[in-house]
Amino acid sequence: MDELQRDRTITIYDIAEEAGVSPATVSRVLTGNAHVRREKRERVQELIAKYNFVPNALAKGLSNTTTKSLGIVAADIRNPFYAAVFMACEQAAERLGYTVGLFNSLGKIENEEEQIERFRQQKADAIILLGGRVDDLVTHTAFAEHVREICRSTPVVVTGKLDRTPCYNVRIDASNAMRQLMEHLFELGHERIALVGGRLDVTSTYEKYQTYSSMLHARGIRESGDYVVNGGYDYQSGYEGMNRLLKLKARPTAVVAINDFAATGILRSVVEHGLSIPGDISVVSFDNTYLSELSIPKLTTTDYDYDYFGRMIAETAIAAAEGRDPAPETRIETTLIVRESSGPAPGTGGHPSGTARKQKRGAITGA
Amino acid sequence: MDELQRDRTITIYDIAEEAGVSPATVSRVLTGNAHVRREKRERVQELIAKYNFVPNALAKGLSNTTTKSLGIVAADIRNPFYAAVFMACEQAAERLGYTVGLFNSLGKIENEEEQIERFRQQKADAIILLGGRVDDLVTHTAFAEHVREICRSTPVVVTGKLDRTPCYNVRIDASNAMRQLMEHLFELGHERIALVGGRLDVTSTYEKYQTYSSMLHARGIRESGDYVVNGGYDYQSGYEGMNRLLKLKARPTAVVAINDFAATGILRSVVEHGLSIPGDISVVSFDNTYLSELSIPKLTTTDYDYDYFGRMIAETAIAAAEGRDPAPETRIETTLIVRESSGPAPGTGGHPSGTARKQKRGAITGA
DNA sequence: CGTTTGTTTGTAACCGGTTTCATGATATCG
DNA sequence: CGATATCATGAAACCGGTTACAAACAAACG
Repeated sequence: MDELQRDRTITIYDIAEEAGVSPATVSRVLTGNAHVRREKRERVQELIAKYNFVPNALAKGLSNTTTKSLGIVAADIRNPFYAAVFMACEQAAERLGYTVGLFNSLGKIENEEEQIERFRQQKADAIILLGGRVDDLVTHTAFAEHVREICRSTPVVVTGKLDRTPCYNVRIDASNAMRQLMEHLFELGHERIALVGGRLDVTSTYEKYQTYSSMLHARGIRESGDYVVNGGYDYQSGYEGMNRLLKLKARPTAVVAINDFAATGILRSVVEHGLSIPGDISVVSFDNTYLSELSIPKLTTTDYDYDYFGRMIAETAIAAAEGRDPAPETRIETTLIVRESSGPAPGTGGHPSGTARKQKRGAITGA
Repeated sequence: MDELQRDRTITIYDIAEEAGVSPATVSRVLTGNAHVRREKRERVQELIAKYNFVPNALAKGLSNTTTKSLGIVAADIRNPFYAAVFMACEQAAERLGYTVGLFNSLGKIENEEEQIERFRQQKADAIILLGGRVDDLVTHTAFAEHVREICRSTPVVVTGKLDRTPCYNVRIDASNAMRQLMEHLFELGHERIALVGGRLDVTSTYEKYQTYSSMLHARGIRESGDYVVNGGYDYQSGYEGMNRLLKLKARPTAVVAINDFAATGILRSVVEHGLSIPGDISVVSFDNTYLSELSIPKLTTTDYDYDYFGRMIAETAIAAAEGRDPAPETRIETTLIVRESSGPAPGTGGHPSGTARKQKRGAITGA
């Protein structure tokens, strides 16, 4: 780093002076929303190119009321689900001429509040909350209060459900996703179906559980408390949850994982117990992140059209920011993707049962 | 959304008026870098709390020369490697009082340039390029030229190698990482070692290849062109590359994947060929993303201390932004993490060879 | 040719902070 | 007690854009 000397920033005043026009005229050329005599316009444009001039977005934002930027607070961008949503969201925003700021809250509520505050200072035109505390059913009163406060100055879009706040809402139809998985399992003859991972105080998880429960009932299957193993949303939760399930006398023949992460933990547990998937146990999950393609066997899971999801979030935020009046609630449809991790329940149909049955390519077996 | 009515933004002038002081005094209270009589200070602070006032960061940035923000352009945040680096980087920046903006270039050079331009407009105090085109050995002349241009106004930190530009550089010691993997494989008795994935025009990949090559030579092992299968950095590349390798008469006993993603593709290919890992083939890779813990078997890989990595990037950027003069180049050390995917070369040592040997828990076998 | 309409342009105010400068009030010191 | 240093504060300029307003000018019309 020899010459740390940075260039002096150049402004419309510099351009104006050299072009022999007023700053207002340069501004008119930049925004393009007023007439400027062709000759002058071209002179200005030449100078802009010559000096590689870029208008100062701060000044612009200060003068206009809008910054064309969105603030996004994500729970954890390392989670491929959020990464995919964020990405789609960012790309959509970008197409609409908006930039995004990102902050990872790591699920800590102080972080979320602090960062929301930051975005407010930065005059983000809207704020987007991806997962995190907004998802809590029993919303911290203080947090909801804070969000409500923010809403008074800036539109807020959440992917969870934040009751009693004027937030816009774009979310997965979790209930329907669960329905699809359950129907799939029913068709394969499963009745002993477990649910692994997730906390019931998170809205989407609660919705999933509700549907799980009611569908079992509708089929006349007794719901066993042992089969619902709550926990977190990570590998470890899946792994430990499944270990617990495999200690049961009547172990389940199918497991619904709360997400792909948990599913991979479940896979691990099953393999370590010397069982086969889907020969002995079927595993299905939510989200269709790339984990479901990478794991062995590939996971049966529910997909969401992330591009659409992200686009709806961004468009809702931007519409609200621009004073148009977007739908307060948008539900994202889900699609069942059947891969290798689900198969007929052992002992049903014409298949040789259990580990002995012919395996699909890529099915895995314990040692 | 009943009452879309947003609050009027309140300013230091409002505060000043109600407190019966001048705006300058309010500003002094805010910045805290000048004396204000205690009585007035408290009055102002009360009002700030009362109105939930936050200073407008745009005005602040316009007035100061700094915005306390960093612009980060990542190749693809969905890649867990970048996600981890970004995250660490963001957290470190946050601790130092900086915010980050993020943009995914998807490796497209136009996107990168456009976004860099955006950050320049937004007066980001520094710009960080994570992967992407900066990694190209044969740097596009036009792109380098553009970056050089940016450097004239804003510090730029890159994780690749961008020759002939005044960029700061923080990167993995790829060469050493490869050395560790190779030594590990040598110790296990492997000689027929393949390299799968990656493009040689990417600096880090080139460095890895160089080390691979020279270490084989040093051991007196003839390097076979068949064993170097370049491609991309994803699952597919690993899968296809491995399929190709398994068609060889003398197939390798160990494979070095260019990253964890590629490794999972390799795993898949091996399993589909009915071979066992590490019984028949050892697989090792780079990055130690969570994929290496999730996959079955768990991957032997090289770790980087992401927190440190991210911190160095952020600190370098911020130091440069603040006119201190950080080291122009920082290398991140690597650590070998041995897990389940690597084992003794078949036919060596006292182990029963090949698929017949006793397998570790969690080792996988094809059908 | 006077009037009307429409185009061009510059001046100046404004967005919301920070900071220099000048001034007045206090405190410290020989 | 007067001189000097320190504290406290407001007025005003500045950061770099946008835009309302007014004025100058040209073209079109009857």
